[in-house]
Amino acid sequence: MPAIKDVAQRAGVSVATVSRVLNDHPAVRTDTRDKVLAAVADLGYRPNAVARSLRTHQTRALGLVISDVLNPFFTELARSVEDAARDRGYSVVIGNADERPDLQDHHVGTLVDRRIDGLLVSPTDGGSPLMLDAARSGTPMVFVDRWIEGEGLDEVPVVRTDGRGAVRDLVAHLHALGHRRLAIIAGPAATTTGRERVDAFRSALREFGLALSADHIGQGDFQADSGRRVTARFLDLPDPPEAIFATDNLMALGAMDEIRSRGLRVPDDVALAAFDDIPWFVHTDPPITAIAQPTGDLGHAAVRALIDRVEGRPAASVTLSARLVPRRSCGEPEGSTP
Amino acid sequence: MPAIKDVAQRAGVSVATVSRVLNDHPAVRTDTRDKVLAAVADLGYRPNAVARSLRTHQTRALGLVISDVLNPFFTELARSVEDAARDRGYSVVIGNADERPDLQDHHVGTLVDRRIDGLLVSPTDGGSPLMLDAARSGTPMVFVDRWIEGEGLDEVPVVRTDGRGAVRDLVAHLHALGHRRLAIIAGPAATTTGRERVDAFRSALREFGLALSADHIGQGDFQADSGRRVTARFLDLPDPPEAIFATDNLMALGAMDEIRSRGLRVPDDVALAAFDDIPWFVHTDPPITAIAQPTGDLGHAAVRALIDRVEGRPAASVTLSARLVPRRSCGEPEGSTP
DNA sequence: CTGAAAGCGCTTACAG
DNA sequence: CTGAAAGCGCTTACAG
Repeated sequence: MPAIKDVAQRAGVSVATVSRVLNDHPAVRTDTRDKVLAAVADLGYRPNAVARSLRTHQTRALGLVISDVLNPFFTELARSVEDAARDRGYSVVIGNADERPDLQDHHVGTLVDRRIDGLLVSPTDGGSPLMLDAARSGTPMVFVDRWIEGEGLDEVPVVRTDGRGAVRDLVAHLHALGHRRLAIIAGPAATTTGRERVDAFRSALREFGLALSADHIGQGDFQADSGRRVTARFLDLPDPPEAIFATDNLMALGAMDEIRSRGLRVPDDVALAAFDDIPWFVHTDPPITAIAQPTGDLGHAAVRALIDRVEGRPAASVTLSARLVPRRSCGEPEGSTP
Repeated sequence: MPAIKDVAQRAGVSVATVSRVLNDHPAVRTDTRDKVLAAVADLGYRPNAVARSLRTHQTRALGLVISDVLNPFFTELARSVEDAARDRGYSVVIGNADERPDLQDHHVGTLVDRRIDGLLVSPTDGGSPLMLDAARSGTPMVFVDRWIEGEGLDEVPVVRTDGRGAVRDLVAHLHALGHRRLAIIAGPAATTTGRERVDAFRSALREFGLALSADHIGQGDFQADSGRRVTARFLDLPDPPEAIFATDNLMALGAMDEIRSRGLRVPDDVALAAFDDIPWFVHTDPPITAIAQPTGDLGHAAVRALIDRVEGRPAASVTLSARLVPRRSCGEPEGSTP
């Protein structure tokens, strides 16, 4: 692999000059620029980004630590983040925490070691040591989707979706369809989204004069297996819930698995709704009522905020909102008179 | 962010010594090692991987260029690749080509510029210039899932799934259920998997004495929209097919969208099968018959082969096989007597 | 067992 | 407009 000195030699100039033409420095004579460019092309030279980074103290790379790549919500988020970053000349390095705090810390560590210019995190837990260090030591950072609070974290912008309104709409929808015994498959209490969705659900129930009994709150971890397990517990109850709200799409998948394995039917035996909408929800049996986040906007806003920080501009938090997409999994939609 | 000289200073030793303890060099006295480690801990020092890479000519990072992150098959592949790489002390940088040759080339370019130790590629097209350069200039490379042929590419191992047997099983299954007019939504002819699946389908049809008429081959691009479009064409035919085989899961999604929008039913009006199995296929209406790849094994084998090349060992190609998972989307399974 | 020094491949003041 | 030189933060022969 040719280095800059090979180009310099072939073009008959110094490496400084080669560097200048590569970096579009204005003070280069046209003919020497042409000579250099010809040499670059001849050799198929590509600047070594590692060396450049060491010298300039910037990598033009952003780190993204997400909770679970296999969750379509995060895949879509990752994709929109990459698109937005690329548009602005940055590449992104993804770390998949798989909902495990230790893995999250591992990725934050390697990302920081590789000196990414900024870090986008959707924290799995209450805050792993390396992440706190990174934030405090001044690594530009932005939280997406989920966030954590703590000393030295006040400056970290949060780009997220507020799901409260949509959850309230969901409860109203369930109530209108006659459901009274409602249950929720919660995400980890260590995550903000985990807590928010339960809180919002509980408040909405209260608003409708309903109570959320302790055995109608199941503790999940945002992964399919936990959805299965919690649903099994619900269905074994003497008075099983009439409707189950899975607070993410993977737990909804687990819930469907469990319901189906018992030969029960949605919504006749149990209604089901999910947080996060995915294309397949249109084609499931029955189509699943879901709360949709503006995922693309979320990714773009997060990248914008992070790059603002990286480039020394102030960045503000952004809160978008989710919306209810009613389908048939909770019963016949209001509009349809039989 | 502290550098190695800060650690040296605090520990009262030279940077060489610090470097030695960091790299587990045996020739270091225990007490000086302890002093250094204490200084490292005090300062929260983390070695700069950029500097280390420049010096050692290795990044301990692998590049993975996949065709489409939003395709669950590739997401799962990426995940297994990352797991396998991490187990062996490598991290992986993913580039999403989004089935676009230009984007693929962009990612190969940045990855090579960042001097990843090896490249895993699932090529989108017939071979973009930068990828050919990389292979020829000796960047360790392995093709996963899809591959390309060309000058200088003979040395590149291919880790893939042979779907021919499973496609033949699918055709047998469709034939047994009485379907005769079979159609296929093909992937891009520039991809090996695109061609293989059509070839295998055609051969199997021949084996059963069936012909594949030209208007029963629809050209897709492995994305949902094309599945929709091709299915629309099929259904507009004077003699629409009795069964449609979508050669990936996203095109199957598009096909379902189109079928549903016309108020038609699967499998009564059209049978449907897909290449690549995903968890949601169990819950669609009806559950979808699919061809499942051993995705995890594929990722692991690919990483093993690539790291072998990176570390100077010989690496061989690996071919795994896919299997048919019959569900209800093609008609009642053989076993069930009404 | 430890240190001084060279060098990885760039960029960028500083001179001219 | 161009070049010589320093330096980014490491690692690793080479001496001792």
